[in-house]
Amino acid sequence: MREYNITQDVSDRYSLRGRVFTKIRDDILSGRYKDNEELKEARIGKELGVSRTPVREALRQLELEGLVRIVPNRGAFVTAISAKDVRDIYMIRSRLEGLAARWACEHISKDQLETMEENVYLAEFHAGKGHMEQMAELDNQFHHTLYDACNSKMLRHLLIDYHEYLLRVRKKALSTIDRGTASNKEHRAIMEAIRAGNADLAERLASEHMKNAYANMVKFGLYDVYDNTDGT
Amino acid sequence: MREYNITQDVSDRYSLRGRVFTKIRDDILSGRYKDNEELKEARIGKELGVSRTPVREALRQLELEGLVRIVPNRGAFVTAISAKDVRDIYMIRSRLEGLAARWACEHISKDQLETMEENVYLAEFHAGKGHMEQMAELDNQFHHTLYDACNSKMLRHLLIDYHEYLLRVRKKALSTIDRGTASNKEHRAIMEAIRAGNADLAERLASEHMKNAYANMVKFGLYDVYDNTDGT
DNA sequence: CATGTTTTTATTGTATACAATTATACATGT
DNA sequence: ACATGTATAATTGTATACAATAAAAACATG
Repeated sequence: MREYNITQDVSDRYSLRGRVFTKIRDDILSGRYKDNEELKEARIGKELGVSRTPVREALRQLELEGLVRIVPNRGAFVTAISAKDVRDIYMIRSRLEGLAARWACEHISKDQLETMEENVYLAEFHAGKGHMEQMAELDNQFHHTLYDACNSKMLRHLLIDYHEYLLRVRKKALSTIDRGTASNKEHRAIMEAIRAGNADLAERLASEHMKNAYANMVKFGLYDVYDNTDGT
Repeated sequence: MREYNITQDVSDRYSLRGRVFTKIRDDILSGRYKDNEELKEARIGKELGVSRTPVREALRQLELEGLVRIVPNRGAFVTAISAKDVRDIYMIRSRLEGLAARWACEHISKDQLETMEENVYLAEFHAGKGHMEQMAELDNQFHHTLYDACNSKMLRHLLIDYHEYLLRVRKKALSTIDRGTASNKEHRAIMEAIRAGNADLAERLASEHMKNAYANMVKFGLYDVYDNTDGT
């Protein structure tokens, strides 16, 4: 049987539904829509030049993502992401990245480990040169490799979701050289713990790594999130 | 503004889409459909006496839940849940319940704490009498109270998803009196750690609690999962 | 003027029609 | 026999029509 790309997930960018889904999600995450704003199928369809059908499907999916709340027979309403939500996601990710690192200790393949090593070495080079785009890309790759290496469909799915989520919210992750270098040192330590099969250490390091990433983001105010100081 | 029940989430049981969604999900989780089986919109619609539209929407949602894989222009295919997936979910939950307990230490309200205490006392009573249905219900309630008390929309959403997921997969959670009693003792310990505001302890206890629940389930073979010994 | 009731309008929910895409069956040439 | 091309059928993707529901407006009544 043919194999299809699991990573692609929902956002098949070439169907109308996929494009509508992505568009609405980005509009919500970028703050174009306010919290609790009503999303009318007809208006969005007209705006994007499509019929209501793909819009409806996209809205139903966004509900599952938690970005939209659907009230039967009434409509779809934006559930915006707050600064607190971002913080929560980072803390959730810190636990789950830790778990992924733990599992990777047992399940990582030779190829995956090599990919990680290569990543860390390359990142060191680019950090020295101040190549920020490459650093960001390598950071993504490192984490994706970890998600693959943990050998868990469920955990991988979850982590990729959150990872993409945050990519859209924050402006630039590793935009300071300092953090880029520090981050890569942490990557190296995680990799080495995995290589050594030290699950407890790997979990702890990966968890700390995520907390540090959050602390850095806060320190430099690197996020787009409009402050809904809601008492959710 | 009127408040709508967040817990209800997607499965508004009174729209066709909601019912179709629930039906297909249950059919997948109960093993009626085999792994990789194709789910044709027309057939399902005919079987349930509805048109393709609500079926399509339901399938798109199930894709987000990870139970269905949609290949553009080809169709929807079942992604069955394996015994390993169940194990993974328990481990993921162990981390996240721990986090919920940690956050509950800071955010739990007087009412919620009281609800928990009541729950634990009641469960003790029913455990003594061997009332298994009540025990199961109280177990659900305890965890839901914890999810509310952690004061995180994101974490709550995630944990409820997994909780429901597992409810459908396993036959009976607390079906042995022994586990019921032990489980409730753990609930009490978690509650007391939260009351004392001891975040580290609460996180550790809640995490252990979930691991124990899993160990018990395995010990008694209490799950429906058909063994797809797939090398995912 | 406030309040309750009816009518109208707007919007979502579902079914269906048609277009686009993919799979299948069969023929043809090598 | 096997690969390749072509016609046909099956299936999904999208648009639209109509039904059900809820909101808004208009109206009546005390």
